[in-house]
Amino acid sequence: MSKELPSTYEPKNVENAMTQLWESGGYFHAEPDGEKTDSYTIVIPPPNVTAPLHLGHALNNTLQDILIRFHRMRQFNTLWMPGTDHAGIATQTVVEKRLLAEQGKRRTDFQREEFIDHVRAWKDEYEARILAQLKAMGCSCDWQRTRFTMDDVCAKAVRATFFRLFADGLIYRGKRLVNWDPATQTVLADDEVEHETVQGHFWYMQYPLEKPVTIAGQKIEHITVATTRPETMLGDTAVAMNPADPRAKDLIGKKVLLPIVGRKIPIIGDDHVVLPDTESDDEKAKYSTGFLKVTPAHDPDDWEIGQRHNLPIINVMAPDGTISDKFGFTDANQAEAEAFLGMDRFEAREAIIEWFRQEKLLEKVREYVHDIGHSYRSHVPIEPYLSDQWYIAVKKPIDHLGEKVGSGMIEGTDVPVNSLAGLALKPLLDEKLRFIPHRYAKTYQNWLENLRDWPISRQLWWGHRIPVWSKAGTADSFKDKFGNLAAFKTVQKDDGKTVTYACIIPNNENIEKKLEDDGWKQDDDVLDTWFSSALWPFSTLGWPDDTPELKEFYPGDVLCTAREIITLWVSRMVIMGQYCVGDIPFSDVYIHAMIQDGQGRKMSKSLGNGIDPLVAIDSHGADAMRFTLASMTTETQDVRMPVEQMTLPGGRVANTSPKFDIGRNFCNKLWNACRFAMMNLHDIEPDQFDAKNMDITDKWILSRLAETIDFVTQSMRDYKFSEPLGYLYKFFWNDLCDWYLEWAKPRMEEAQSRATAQCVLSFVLDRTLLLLHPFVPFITEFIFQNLNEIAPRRSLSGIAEAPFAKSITVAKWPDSLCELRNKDIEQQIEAIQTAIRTIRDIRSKYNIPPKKKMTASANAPTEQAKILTSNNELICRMAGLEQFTAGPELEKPKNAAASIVEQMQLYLHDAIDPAAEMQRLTKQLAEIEAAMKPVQAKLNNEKFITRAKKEVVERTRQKYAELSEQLEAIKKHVTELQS
RNA sequence: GGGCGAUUAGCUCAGUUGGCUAGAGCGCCUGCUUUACACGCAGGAGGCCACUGGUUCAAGUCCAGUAUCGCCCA
Repeated sequence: MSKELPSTYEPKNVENAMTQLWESGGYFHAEPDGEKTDSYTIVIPPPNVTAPLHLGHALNNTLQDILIRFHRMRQFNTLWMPGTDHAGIATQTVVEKRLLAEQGKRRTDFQREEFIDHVRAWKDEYEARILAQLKAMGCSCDWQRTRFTMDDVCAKAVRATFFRLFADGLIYRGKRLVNWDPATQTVLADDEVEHETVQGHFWYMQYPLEKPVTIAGQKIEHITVATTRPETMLGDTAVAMNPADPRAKDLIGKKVLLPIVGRKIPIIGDDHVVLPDTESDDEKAKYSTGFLKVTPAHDPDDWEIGQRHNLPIINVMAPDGTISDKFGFTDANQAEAEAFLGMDRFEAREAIIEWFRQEKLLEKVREYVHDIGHSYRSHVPIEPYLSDQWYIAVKKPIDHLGEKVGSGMIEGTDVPVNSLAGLALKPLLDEKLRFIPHRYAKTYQNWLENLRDWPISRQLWWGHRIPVWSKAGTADSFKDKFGNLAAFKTVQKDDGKTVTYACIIPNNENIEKKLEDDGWKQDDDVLDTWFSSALWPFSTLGWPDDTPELKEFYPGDVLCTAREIITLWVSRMVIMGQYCVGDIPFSDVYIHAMIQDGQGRKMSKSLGNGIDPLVAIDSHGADAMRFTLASMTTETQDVRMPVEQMTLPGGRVANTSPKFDIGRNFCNKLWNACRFAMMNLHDIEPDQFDAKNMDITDKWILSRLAETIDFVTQSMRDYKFSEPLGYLYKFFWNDLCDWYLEWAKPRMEEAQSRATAQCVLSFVLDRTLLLLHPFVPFITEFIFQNLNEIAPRRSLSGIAEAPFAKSITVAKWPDSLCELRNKDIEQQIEAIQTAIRTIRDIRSKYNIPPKKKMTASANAPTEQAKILTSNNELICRMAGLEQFTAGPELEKPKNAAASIVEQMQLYLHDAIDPAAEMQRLTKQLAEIEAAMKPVQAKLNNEKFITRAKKEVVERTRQKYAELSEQLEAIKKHVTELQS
């Protein structure tokens, strides 16, 4: 380490050197020490290996690192568990796209294993990139423990959990309408569906009645249904109308002849149908015909109606969204219907409309704006699709948990206490699980209360393969063979045949083999990604094995994430933590803001308005990026980050943000202030320090520091980020640099004051670096290392300790110095600063050259005058004066410019410019008069005097008196000037 | 459709339990090569706190409504 800081701050050099130092020092590794109470754990929300990290991740991980470094310095046994998520559908999709683009091959052109190898190669590439990004940001993760959701340790946890759920009867196979993505051909969970508003149409189509009906003397030959999805009519199995409809008694029970198909379908009565009402404000009622086509296989509402009326379910589509007669559409035998087979669903829509138009059965078309679910991955519209899937029963009571958590419903809900949903809901209601900011608790609660069974199978190749083997028949001969190592379940399928499912405890490949040898077949599908993500807080610690890590670091302390993750993840982590380990995985959930661009839009690839953290690091430095991100983190839910293109050092042009200037400027200032300080610390002699030799500025900066330590410590414990940083910014820049250092400069010149100033400066610098370290780790460590070389001992003997540490990462967080707080000294310095500012103001207004030495005096109350006089060198130094005096009865000298502030009148001697003086005084007069108005109004208001708090009234009176005095003084000066 | 949030200086944001003349950074204007820092120093200008009504002695702050924007969930 060099003895003096390089003259310019080069973030890259600092970052590289410190990354090395940290790696070789092993400071981020945590080992169980058997003491649970002093552990602090965060598991990283594992980033998807689909793509490199974006700025949202940078924010997310910066905040986690701040919490982690803060607690590590507070001497907790601190573990930040890193890793990545395999992100099933997302990763498989990008790899499929890549293979198609590069090799012109589709997934199905490969063997399953072959294809997975390709995905694994992608994963290896991106995992490495992501981990490198995290390191570049300064994340102090325990890299030795890095996990991946599909590695062996995590896979074992997945198998163990699945087995447990299976054995508890919580996993079942069901035929339901699912959210089907025809593009990726897999099912999606409800929360993987994005609702988008689209401009669509309502098509009014006529269905002929089997026999005409006469209602109120009017012969009716057809009824009209309105739909946004004409193509599904091929699968209609009824037409529904509201029983309250006046026409109902004549129509319910009659039949219509479904056009194209020729299927005879009944008219049924169901409350779900909206009654037509042309007067209504409700669009649905206003434009309703009163008849609803019912397609149970292609619409969730229709599915419900179908269930209520026992309607046939006719699926007219293949999994790829084309019209097909292979999946239930068995009566597609008329030529007219056959013509639509093989068409894509949107193509079929157009064709069917055209058919109705030709047949004069299309009554009208109306524009209609409505919401349609889209796949969050492929962005194509979701097809409600009938399919066999594995489900987890989330509201089913789990008998053996009854003893521990009780039974019955959670009050005001239909959620049993001992169900999976209940396990997650109860801790919130019991206030064991806390959201910060608190408002997000509602999102969590709402979601759990309305939770539906969780479909967990995905028709993918990339993921944890479902550990279920099946075979036709009851398999009685196998059921008792493997004891607790296997669980069996025999069910009867729709076609009446019997099938038995078997689930095996992990690490029993021999049993799996026996089953397979006997003709059992493993399920082809994989588990929903969230299944393994939900286990992350404990799978990473070795669960289901009872590891020392699990004992020490579970439950963790906080999950730090964005709000869209609350339902996807947080809730599932709590469910599984409770169910598997018997405790919630964290007590706090910190939800941070979402980063938008300068126009309030979400950052996205398609808009091209994203910022790569590595680019920000190149353009401004990692510390600068972290500083800016943390300084923007308040409790608001969105933050805006103007995006601008910039040319990077290497010549590349990329998106970054001028916002990062804030952090860069700060780091530069920090660097230079420390450089200056260290230029003056070579001959520091800590043993020479004697508190009695401290001057007012020493006591003042220590008092300011003491307050800063307390404020920063407390606000960080409260998950504040912008607040402590703002406070540190002010302390460091305004107090330390602008005032203390400037006052210290002349003191450094004189032997007797130099020693004390050196000691105080080194101590204050040491504490400041520690306080800043969680926010800007690289630069603070670099300077700390240099400081260790130049001034290894920085305690102020007798008053404050600064224990030595070989790395700032493990240095002890500053203790409170509340005994060094000194309000009196702070007030004195404030008065001195006010005097200086006032004189500077006059100088500036009069265009007095900065170097011209002036004389000034002040009229001030006795006490204050004493303070000003006894510290006149401080004032002279900073206001460019050669002489300064103050007294209670001082008169304004002739030819002096005057200014009034608080109880002081400042006179700058021999500054003659009557015009400028008049202008200034007049302005000040107006300001004071304006200020007096509301004060006077209050005091004239009797109700204020009687009803406001005594202190407030007293304060207002004082204010009035003070302002009156100021007013008088100014008036006097004005008169003098005029004469 | 349900929920949440935002609206304060040209821009990005603070503003505690209502109470001194509403703050910061950037940008802008003026002046400074004060040998730590021009990524800097000193000074300055700039605000019907979205709108309407209410509660109160007192509202940027509390309540109700309106408008605009955004997010989450269905």
